[in-house]
Amino acid sequence: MEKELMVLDGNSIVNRAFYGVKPLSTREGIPTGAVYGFLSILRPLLDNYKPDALCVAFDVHAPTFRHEMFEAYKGTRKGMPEELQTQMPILKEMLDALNIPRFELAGYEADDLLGTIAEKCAQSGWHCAVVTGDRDSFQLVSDTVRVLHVGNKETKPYNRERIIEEYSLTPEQLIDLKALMGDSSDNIPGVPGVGEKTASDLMKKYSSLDKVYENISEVTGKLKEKLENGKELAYISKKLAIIDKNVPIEFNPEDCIRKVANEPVARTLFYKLEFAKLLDKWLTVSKPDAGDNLSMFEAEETALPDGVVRNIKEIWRTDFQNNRPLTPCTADISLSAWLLQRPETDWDKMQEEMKANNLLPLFNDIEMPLSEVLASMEYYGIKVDREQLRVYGEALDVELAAIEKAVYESAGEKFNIGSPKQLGEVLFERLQLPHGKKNKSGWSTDVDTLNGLKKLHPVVSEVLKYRGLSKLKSTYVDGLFKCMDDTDHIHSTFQMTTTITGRLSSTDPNLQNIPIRTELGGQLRRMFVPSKPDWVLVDADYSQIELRVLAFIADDAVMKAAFASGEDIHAVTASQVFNVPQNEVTATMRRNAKAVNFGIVYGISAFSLAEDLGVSTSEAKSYITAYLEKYSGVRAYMHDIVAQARQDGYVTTLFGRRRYLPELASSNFNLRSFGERAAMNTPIQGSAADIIKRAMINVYNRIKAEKLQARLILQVHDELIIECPDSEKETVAKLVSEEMENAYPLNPSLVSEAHIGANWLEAK
DNA sequence: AGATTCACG
DNA sequence: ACGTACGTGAATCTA
Repeated sequence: MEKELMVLDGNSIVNRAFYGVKPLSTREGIPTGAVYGFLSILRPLLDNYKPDALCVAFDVHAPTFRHEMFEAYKGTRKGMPEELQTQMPILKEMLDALNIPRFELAGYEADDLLGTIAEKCAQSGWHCAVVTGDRDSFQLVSDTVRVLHVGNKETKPYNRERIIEEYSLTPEQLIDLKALMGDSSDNIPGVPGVGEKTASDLMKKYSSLDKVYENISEVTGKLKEKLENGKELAYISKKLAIIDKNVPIEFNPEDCIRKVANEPVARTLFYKLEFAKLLDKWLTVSKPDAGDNLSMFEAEETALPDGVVRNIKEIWRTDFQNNRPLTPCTADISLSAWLLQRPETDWDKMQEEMKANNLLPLFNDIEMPLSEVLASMEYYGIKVDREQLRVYGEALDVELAAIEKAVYESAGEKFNIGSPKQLGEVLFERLQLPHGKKNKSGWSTDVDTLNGLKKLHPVVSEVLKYRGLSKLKSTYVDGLFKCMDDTDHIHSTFQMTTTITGRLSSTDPNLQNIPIRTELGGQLRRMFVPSKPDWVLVDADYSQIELRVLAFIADDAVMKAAFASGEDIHAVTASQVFNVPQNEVTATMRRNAKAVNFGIVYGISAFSLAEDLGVSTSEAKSYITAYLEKYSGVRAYMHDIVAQARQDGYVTTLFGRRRYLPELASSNFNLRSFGERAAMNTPIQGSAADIIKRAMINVYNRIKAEKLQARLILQVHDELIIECPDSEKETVAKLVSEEMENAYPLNPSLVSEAHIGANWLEAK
């Protein structure tokens, strides 16, 4: 086996690191995020690829030979932000301490160093792995050189075959491709008017830049003109695009064979930067001596009892993973900062401020305990039936191919259906269909617009079908596959600090927007199954929680009575608004009343309600007026809450969560109106979020107290999903409904209903 | 990187 | 007279 040297494109990786991680700094305020991110990217690379040798190449800020050749080269590139610039010397110090050799040379770019290093490796009989975040280095790939491309989510290895698979071109051909298409980020001009698609087609057909021009007589029309005019630029571009493999440096891969770190120096630096968590992963001796200052560890996310901790949920999740007791912790600075809606600072300060703002109960009784609940939910994850999902995805593909064909036939030409721009051209120019709304880039082609055009041309329905199916395939089928682990589980991350109303959000993947509204989309929920045989899913959701919260905080007697009657709330509303007895409410009346109910919660306008219902603005206005006549408590609430918000500058939820509303003071009408709607909506949406969070904590604790095997695995705003052994299902269904209903003594009371099933769809 | 579109509550 | 409902996240195209 040949030995392999790993060389990092230092600037590219540090950039990824800087923009990829949250800004981090020591307690003294030295920014460290980029260095932290760099080490976090490098560690798994070393563990996964186990290179025999390692080094890093850096750009040096000086004009390169490319600038001399072409003035505009890299003209569009902005300099490094100061926050990053100050970290470069620290990063280099860190590399030196870790005994990782680094190379830099004025007048050459990192790419050229990478090329030269790769070349020298080849000459010495070594393999080389080039680690970079941009795709410029793909031309270096050969039988002995591979590129590890660091993306936002994963690092992908590219060998020759992979390049050919992705580009249908060899690594060498990528140079000519770039010569034709140019590269806006490097200001390589390319042939004006030739983009990626055309350049790629030309390369596939003629195989090289020279051949394109040799056979220029075969090319016709505008393209020929563009190529002829752009010939000189194409050849200049080629020279700019070629990576120099003969940079004058002394380099021998043997000199980069991995060495252990300079332990004392590195350790001091880790302490200085407060990288407590990384210490373990980089140095062999990690226990601090008795004389060490333990407080150095506090700023970072390490698990010390009650230190100032950031993102305790992550620590607890790893505690669950490692099957060890949870790290003691009673405070988390990221949560405090979020509740206070300002940047993280000294902890003690935030504690005091939370106290002053009456946020401590929210913090201590809801957010902190919830961190543990979410950590466990993330740890367990939810199981997906891989085989069923595959079959479903294949069916979508078959259908998509057929629809694609139908669209082309019906439209009379091939085009990219996924491109709103091209679709707009086909519909509104070639087919002369009437256009509706405009957006920033042209005429809108969204569902509402297309629905209006369905009757005018058969292609429209086909396009709508195509859109629907490709969404299911790419976002859900492909998206879920990407997130499945080797036991077919998906572990979403529940973000605690991203929303302004207090809701959770879910990422990587988002499990809070799995389709349900269409039949076909809803089938996806069949793929979500219990993790063990003889287990079931229990799904419980609140009935109309937001309207109930509204009735409560507005203290509206009529709406409370409506809920108390146990009747269908939308039907009751219809009877109120349209002034008919309940048994005379028609389906249309109910539908309209339902839309008004929703609209009220959002801070309604007659115009939008009209849009939604397809009635005139004046008709919509009459609904709203009638509604507010009947529900006079709601009317008073909407008025008072805006006045209060204007006075205080913020609104609060049931549990004192705040949203500041500077928009209310704006002189801009739109912004101010937005502020008013937010003032009306936030206490409703936010209080509902507070309530279900309490329910989650109580469900979690009761499951523990009753020693059940059941576990909470998902939350979708007004819905909780639990998995449990079949033998526990009745107990769990009762438990979860009870805890949801008792989470807060609301009037009208909270109602939750639980269902049991073999998958998510059945349990709904 | 920003815009567009669309999935959910 | 203004411009048009609250809160999210992901994939894709365009520049």
